[in-house]
Amino acid sequence: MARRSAPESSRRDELLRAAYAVAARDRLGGLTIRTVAAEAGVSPGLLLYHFESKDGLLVDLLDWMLAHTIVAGEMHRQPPVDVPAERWLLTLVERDLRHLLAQRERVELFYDYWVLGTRHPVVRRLIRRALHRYRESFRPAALAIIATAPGRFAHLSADDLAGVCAAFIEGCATQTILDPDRFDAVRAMATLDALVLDAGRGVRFTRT
Amino acid sequence: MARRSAPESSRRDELLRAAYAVAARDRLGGLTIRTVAAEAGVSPGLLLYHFESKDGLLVDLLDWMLAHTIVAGEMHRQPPVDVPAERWLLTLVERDLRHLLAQRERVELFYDYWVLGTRHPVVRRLIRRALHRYRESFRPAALAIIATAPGRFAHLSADDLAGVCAAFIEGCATQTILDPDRFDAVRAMATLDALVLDAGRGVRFTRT
DNA sequence: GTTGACTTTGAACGCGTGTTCAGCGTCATT
DNA sequence: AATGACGCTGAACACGCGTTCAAAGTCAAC
Repeated sequence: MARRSAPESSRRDELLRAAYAVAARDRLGGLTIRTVAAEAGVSPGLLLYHFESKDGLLVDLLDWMLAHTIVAGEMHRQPPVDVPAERWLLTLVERDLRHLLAQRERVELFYDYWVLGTRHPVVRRLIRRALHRYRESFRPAALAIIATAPGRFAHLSADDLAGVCAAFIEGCATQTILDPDRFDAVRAMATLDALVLDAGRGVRFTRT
Repeated sequence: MARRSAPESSRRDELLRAAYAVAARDRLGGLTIRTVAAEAGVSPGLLLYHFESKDGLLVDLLDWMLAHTIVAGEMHRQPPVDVPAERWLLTLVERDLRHLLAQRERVELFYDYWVLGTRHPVVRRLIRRALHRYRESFRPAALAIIATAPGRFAHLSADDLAGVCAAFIEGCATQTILDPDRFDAVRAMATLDALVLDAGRGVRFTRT
């Protein structure tokens, strides 16, 4: 992806890995200069030598996470072969949903940042951009759907359709994290399937 | 927890109102014993006289919010008159979505609690229950849909359908809060409309 | 007027935080 | 050998936090 600083200081990267290890374990609330320093086996001062402040460390960590995470949305997706456009889009949604559910800690961490971003402009900008890129990954399939039935989506764009996909996935993620016993994302996926595909011919995504 | 039933101490309620005022303005990160005391024009010690700890205050505040908020999902909804079941459910979803978007601070505050709940069992239980009640509010309409087309939703329940509605709304809320310029929840609603209603006959919810 | 239980105060304590900084290696260059 | 830039240390500082508590205030009952 986008590496930004030419000489990737190995020390910086090592510290970022330690910071991520702490954040993945104890979330942002447990991430302090001292815990990260301890994780890296290093003195606290060193962290402020390489990052100008804790704030800078947080931003750089988010940046690092966004760069080192294939957000699933970013994988290139092959155009359809024979399947109808709706099925293509639903398949993408399902893949992302599974991907998100498989890395719960990371998702929870992103929500920490999301909340932080509500008050922190730089963090907000980063998350905003990541979410935008995420939505964009649905555009090709969304365009295909709209091309299929132009009248049905009058006044609506592929962006709108992509937004719905992202909303569904995010909403499934929040509910799964909060209440995994009562909310089953896979069944929700199957329900969406049945809702969108006309005259359901059975259910596709019922696998556990 | 604390005593809650007996006589609603007016002082307690006054302090909770002050706490909510602070939280609505500065979120949970800005809510401290001292800021709440200042907001109420009272000494810090008094807060720990009426609430056994800050933790207790946070829990009681959430409890208070959940009790004093008509979560929109909780309004009784009249059964359908003439409209098809899908339209009924979509109308409910739209109403809740508008309701949520209209009180952004409160929603952001709930997300603060949601994140807190990830580490705090009591908070988690409260939010979980609220979300469950929220989902339940969609059940009647969801049942009607399933009754309409039993084959289409084989192996799926009204709970699943309700979960999809909640997921969509929550996802729209998170995206709107993060990026209101790029994500338009009303257009997303219209898109869902077009997606679900077979052979769209035009778009309903395009009003800004 | 005195008592005594309930409210309220606000200074103080302990703790953890982000941050600073004087000093200590280390080591390529001179 | 001397230099000096760089990486790194960890004790120390200031600050804000939740919490405590002795003291003061309030007021109905006696």
